Amino acid sequence: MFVGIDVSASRGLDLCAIDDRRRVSALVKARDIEALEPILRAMPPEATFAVDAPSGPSRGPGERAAERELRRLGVPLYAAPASEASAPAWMRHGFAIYRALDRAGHPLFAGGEPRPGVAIEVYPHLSYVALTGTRRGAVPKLEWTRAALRGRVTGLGASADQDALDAACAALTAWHFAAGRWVGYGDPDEGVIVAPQPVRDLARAEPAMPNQLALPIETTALPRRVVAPARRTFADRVVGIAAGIPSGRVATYGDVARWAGKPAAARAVGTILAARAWQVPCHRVVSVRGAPPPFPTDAAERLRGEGVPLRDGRVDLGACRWSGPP
DNA sequence: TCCGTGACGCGAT
DNA sequence: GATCGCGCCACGG
Repeated sequence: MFVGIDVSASRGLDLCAIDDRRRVSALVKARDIEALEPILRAMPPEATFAVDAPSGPSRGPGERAAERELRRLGVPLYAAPASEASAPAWMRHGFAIYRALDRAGHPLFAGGEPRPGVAIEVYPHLSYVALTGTRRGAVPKLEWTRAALRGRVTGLGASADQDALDAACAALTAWHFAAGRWVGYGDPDEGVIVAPQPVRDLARAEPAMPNQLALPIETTALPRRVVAPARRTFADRVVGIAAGIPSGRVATYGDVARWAGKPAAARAVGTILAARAWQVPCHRVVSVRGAPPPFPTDAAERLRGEGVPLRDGRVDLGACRWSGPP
């Protein structure tokens, strides 16, 4: 039995249990942890639990290693604060669930050999990406997640809402964990985030596919961890994307950062382009306000020559913003 | 390893 | 709108 729990402060707790053939055997909404605890106690001792919430506060001053690793992989997520008191309500509910699970004989997995009956921390969004090898893109979330679970979990029913799907995704991640097809991110001392083994094509999907997790994934000894990207760096991807901007179109620094897998790295895109200006038509990367870059100094002329309309020295983003790599 | 530095972006004023 | 403050993040010394 594999049990996923989705945590929300306002919408309650969703629990989904699947059997070893990944069929849904229970789908429960619990108002609060008091309502959930008897259900947890009724589960078999060998059941594996997966909870969509941090297992505890961060130990150090900054974010946890797991959050740092995933952010570097372009999968940003909630950051557990340094103390429980400063955590948002849904996180405190999550902490309480781990404690309830521990009381029920399901301790938190903290590295080492996986064994039945433990609780693991999961992040459904990461699991969806790992399972499908794609990012959501413009697809509505409900549709994307339902498609990701189709064929992988049966018996969900068409009426399952987003919270139920996320609980099912957590349960599926627990199934992968028990089957040995999983990766872990982070430091066992402060919490490991478990995800299904990413599909093999992820590393090959590079470069510049905005809907791909375009980073190499590799598993090693326990706890299985992602190792540093070995092939293409962020800077390489930025250059590849910038080089692909068609004549007559522009992209913003933020666009390029997003397509390169790091939505918050717009500033770094500027740094990278400045250093490699000779490699790419970097005059086609402009600020979100439409301002052309300072170099080359004739960027505005070049853009005009390519048919990009400029007004008051700024390009009309609405007219010529590139929609991204195919 | 650590720290300062930007061709950024966003929300507040 | 314009400007400012602050968070962001890859790089290089």
